[in-house]
Amino acid sequence: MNMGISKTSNYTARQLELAKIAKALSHPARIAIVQFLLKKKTCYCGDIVSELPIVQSTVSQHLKELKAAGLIKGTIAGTSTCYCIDEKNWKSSQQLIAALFDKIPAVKSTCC
Amino acid sequence: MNMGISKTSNYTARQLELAKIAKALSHPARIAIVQFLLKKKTCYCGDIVSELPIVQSTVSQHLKELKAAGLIKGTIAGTSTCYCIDEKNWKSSQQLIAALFDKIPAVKSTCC
DNA sequence: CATATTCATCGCAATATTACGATAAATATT
DNA sequence: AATATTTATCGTAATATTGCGATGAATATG
Repeated sequence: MNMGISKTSNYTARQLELAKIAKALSHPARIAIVQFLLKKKTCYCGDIVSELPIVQSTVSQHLKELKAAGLIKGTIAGTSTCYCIDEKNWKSSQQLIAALFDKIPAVKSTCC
Repeated sequence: MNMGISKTSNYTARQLELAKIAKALSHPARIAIVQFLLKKKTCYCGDIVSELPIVQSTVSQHLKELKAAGLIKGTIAGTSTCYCIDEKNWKSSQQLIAALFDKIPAVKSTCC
């Protein structure tokens, strides 16, 4: 049907950005990857592969998505690629998300 | 192929929970919905429908997903349903996410 | 130069997501 | 009781995601 109509313009830039970040983190493998990168500071794709229960090509795909969302960076180093958290974007993402979650109402809801 | 193997057990409960929250927020419509609920405190499905560029059945589906993830609650009130943020789960989600984002390394990465 | 290593990409299959319209279910209104 | 209102669910179509193996591309090593 017409499911594919991405009504992108109907949402604010902030909403789209938040959804993009959330989507990047919406798979446990990608959560595991960023946690690993946060712990290790930098590492190669192979290090992640040996850490996760999925094969190399799938890990590479997940890395691509995290990179597309801006959460991580990758630089080629010889035959391998060194990945790390994109600290600048990580911080701005942190703030965007924090701003959303901070808006919890002081007043209790009347119905639920 | 064998794509559907959900290797759930290979990830920690925390990783799975984080991914679940992120997934619930991975669509701009659902971001818009929670923002609306945060602002309005409580409201009916119809209020959300008239706020968003999508039809009622789709909004209902998004609400179902947010509810399944535990981020919102809904109570039936006559013919309509009153939705609101699940404050308890909202706060615990906030903490889980904050804990992830707080782990930004003090040391700069050497490669990227 | 030949081979090895490492990662990205392609091709494909299975499943999930998203959207809509139609309809059901439940309560409210006349 | 009949009709209206409101939301949930069903059915279906289009597209996206996830996974794997195979292969390509690039640099490193022998």
